[in-house]
Amino acid sequence: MNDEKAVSPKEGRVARRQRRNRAALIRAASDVMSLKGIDAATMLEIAERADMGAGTVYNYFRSKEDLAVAVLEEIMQDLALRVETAARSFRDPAHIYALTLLTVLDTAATDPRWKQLLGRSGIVADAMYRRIGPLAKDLLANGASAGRFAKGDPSLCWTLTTHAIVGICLAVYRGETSAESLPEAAIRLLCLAGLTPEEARDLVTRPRPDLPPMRVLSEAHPG
Amino acid sequence: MNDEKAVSPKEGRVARRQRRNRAALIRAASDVMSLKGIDAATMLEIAERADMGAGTVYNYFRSKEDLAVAVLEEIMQDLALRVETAARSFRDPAHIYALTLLTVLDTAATDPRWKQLLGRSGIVADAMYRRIGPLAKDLLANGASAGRFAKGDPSLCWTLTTHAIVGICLAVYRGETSAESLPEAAIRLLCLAGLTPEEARDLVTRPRPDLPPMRVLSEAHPG
DNA sequence: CTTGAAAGTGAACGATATTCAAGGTTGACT
DNA sequence: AGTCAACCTTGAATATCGTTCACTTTCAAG
Repeated sequence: MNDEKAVSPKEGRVARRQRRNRAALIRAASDVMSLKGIDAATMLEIAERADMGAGTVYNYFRSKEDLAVAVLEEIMQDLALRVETAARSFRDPAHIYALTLLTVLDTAATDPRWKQLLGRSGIVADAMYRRIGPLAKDLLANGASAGRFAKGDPSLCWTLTTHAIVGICLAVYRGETSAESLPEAAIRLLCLAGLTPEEARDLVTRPRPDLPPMRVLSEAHPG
Repeated sequence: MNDEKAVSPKEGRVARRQRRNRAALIRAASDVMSLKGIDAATMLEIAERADMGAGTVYNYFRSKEDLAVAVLEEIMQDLALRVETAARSFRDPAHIYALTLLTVLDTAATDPRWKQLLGRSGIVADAMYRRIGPLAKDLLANGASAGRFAKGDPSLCWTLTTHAIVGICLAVYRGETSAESLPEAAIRLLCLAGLTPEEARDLVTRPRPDLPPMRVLSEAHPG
């Protein structure tokens, strides 16, 4: 069963089409869902925008919920990658963690896709937990060893943090809170991680490096 | 337009029936929704359990979502009242706030109704924000004046906190986190409010007074 | 007792996530 | 090249609710 020659230097046409279809679906879903909201988006519209039959979607995702999760995970993954890249030159885990919080908060309040997506706050927080979690938990653990953060369960801390982030972003989009207060939110979340308010404020007010551009998912002008 | 005699010492039979109907609906919805989850609960089942026609529900609530909100607000209101009562003898706002956090966390992890309800984490956090918020924000503001908490926007702090609470409770119900870690969650949320970890740990480990019994909403054995 | 307005009813409607039977496509194997 | 089983794609059909509405019942004021 071990072919010497061509195990899969070229994956077959099918595999390639599947990869393209899956990507097209996620992009289509991202477009429609961030325009109308996850619930209001219909599978038919998504399928048509991805140029495939309605039933085909179910070869790629078990349900509409699954598709939404995939969209969110894509967004979060991209964000995690960009933050990691931007922070590559920093040494202090707490500093990088602060940068991560600020970036997520800013992006959420800026990227128009988030507005509608946040309607399903549970899914958003989950995706954030899973895709940004590895980076965040790592920083929390290292920061704790370095005496910067309080000791304690990084998973617990990150669970609290993701949901809190989603909550404050929701409040901003609803106009219950101004975007000006996002830095204060970051400070409080750093305190939650075990920093003193002074340390937290210091980290939050430092200049921030530019983020690499986001991997474009949604087409600017369809058609 | 001022009737001397009987403005409404006895509200009419209609008004009384409406009050009963509304309560019956909320109880029925609470039962069904906390058994099957908000989404899986059907309006028909709720209406039947409240012993009324399907259409009648819409005389009381504009939509299923509205009904769910009413259920959650009822639960949160009761919780706020019970905490407020139990804490009546305490003086330190930070102490009462700690008690509030612990109580909400414990209740959420104990009361079986929460399990399914948490599926709609956004609505739960909203209801908690609105019904427990007045108490919590008051404590935060007083505690800040007393030098116990950090200065800052209590609304912001409470928004972060409600969503974080919901998040950690979800994690507990999913088995991603043990209920043992709820006190640590409380400590971290107190740090978020501006306490030092030492102060927070002290408050969390103090003995807690008994809560008054919860106002029974769901009938133990229907039929 | 009459009566008009408000409350109650449940069958019918519309929307839509999901399924499925039928018909293509692919590529390994002769 | 030809065959074929496995897998993909399709879009019409299905099942399931949330919500509406034309109609009936109830109530209390006159």
